[in-house]
Amino acid sequence: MSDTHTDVPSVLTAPLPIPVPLEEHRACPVTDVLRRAGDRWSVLIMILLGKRSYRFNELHRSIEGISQRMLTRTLRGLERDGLVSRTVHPSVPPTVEYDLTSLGRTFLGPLSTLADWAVLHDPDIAAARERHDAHSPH
Amino acid sequence: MSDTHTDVPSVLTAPLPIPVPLEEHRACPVTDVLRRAGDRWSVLIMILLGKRSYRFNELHRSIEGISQRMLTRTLRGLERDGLVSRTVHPSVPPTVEYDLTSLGRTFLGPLSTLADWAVLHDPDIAAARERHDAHSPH
DNA sequence: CTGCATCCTCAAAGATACTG
DNA sequence: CAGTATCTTTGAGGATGCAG
Repeated sequence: MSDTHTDVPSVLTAPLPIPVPLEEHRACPVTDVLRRAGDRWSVLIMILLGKRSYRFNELHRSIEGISQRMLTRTLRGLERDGLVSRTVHPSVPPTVEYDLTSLGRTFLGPLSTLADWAVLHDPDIAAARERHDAHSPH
Repeated sequence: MSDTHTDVPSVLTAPLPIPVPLEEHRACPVTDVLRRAGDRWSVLIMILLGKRSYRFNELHRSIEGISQRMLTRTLRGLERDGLVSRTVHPSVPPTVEYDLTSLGRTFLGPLSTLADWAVLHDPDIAAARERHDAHSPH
């Protein structure tokens, strides 16, 4: 009923210097996080690790279509950003356990908000695309 | 105080078929939205259009470093997804007005949630990166 | 003023094979 | 088991020129 005027105080509503300077959006924390979440595997991996911890090959088997290389690279990226922890158990053969860090777990909330929006409005987006593609000369 | 157990019912907490099938994440609405928001210009443009409507060259002047090509492409993408509207005023020379659609405005909420998280935890991420890069053999 | 067409560069992503 | 190394492909993004 009252969604004609959503007044959410946020960094997004803060005033911006116009023109927006290059450095303002070249190294923007928001874009930074969105680019990580926007890659092909990070979110899926974080969803799995949100349920329990996984070993490397266990993740590999759990995600159809991911290559070893991309799994490694994505895990390294998430680990570098402090979202995922990597624990080596010195056994023979070695086993490596991946988990969400506490920082990683705090990310699941905002991510859920966005994910729910995406699923809820997916039909709208699909419809808009069909309309647009129908009118475009292709 | 009570953030040790965040129980948010969401699509992210729903059970997943393991292994996650290819089609499940190849055309996933969530990834889809994240990839759009994760590109270099979409969010910035939506933030500007969230404040008021803009004409093409006005946007071009307002965002330092964006090329005409990328501005056009990004606007087309947002328009195709139904997030931004494009209105041509048949004057001489023609002026084109860009606005957020109502769908686009509903997106600002979830986006803000994520943006606020990003800004809040930016120091944590930066610290994690420094730690990681220091220990990595480069 | 508002674009589209063309050409170019570069990094992300994928395929495949090999290793401690 | 848990990766690394190498090669190839794809697409995002940028520079420039032309057009309605």
